[in-house]
Amino acid sequence: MDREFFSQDALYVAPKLLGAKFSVDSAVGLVTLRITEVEAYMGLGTTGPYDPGSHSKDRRTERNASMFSDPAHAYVYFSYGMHYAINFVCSPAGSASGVLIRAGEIIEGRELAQQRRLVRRAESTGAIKEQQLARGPGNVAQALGITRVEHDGKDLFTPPFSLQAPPESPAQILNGPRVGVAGVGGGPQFPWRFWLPGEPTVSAFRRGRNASE
DNA sequence: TTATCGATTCTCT
DNA sequence: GAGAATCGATAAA
Repeated sequence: MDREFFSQDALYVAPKLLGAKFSVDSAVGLVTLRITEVEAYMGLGTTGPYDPGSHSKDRRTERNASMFSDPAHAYVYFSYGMHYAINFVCSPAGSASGVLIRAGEIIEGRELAQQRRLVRRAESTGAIKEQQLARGPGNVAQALGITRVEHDGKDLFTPPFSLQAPPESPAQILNGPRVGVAGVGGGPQFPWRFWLPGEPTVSAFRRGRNASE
């Protein structure tokens, strides 16, 4: 798994990221995530069909600029007024596609991830279950300490990031409609969510608002 | 166990 | 000014 790998489109890259290890270092310590759930988003200049769910479906804007930059970089965006989410940028520079990291298992730096999660839960008592530390895109970013200012546009193979290929290819990969995507982009025409079966860290299936179409 | 709904701020039209 | 690639609490079954 190297820079070259990410010059493919997100649809090709996404399932191959399952089981990969992604680390983020910081002043307070290192957290490593084993990826168990991802989603592919295609965009301008890629080989895929028009993707109505993608931030880069129509044009380059200030927000999605890093999706159009070199592959193997991070695209961090802010969502719903309270969450960050991180994508791995795919496709050659000038074209845009990305893989949203939806969930994973924290295999290093559990305590730090735990602390970061608890900060936001003002009145929560007790620890967060291990399998829930990085379940959902917002929580992944939270556990890894990802922010737009610090990490958007950064190279995935250069500190504070590091990325390792899966030790072995997974026995089975499942796929289905994307979660939380409005309109047809969240429907069965775009079964671009990929996950590892039997992983407790993968979020239970939740229908998108208009996923029934 | 599964579904519904409120919170909260950024980006683009 | 609308709506969003969401989360977590609470309600219902």
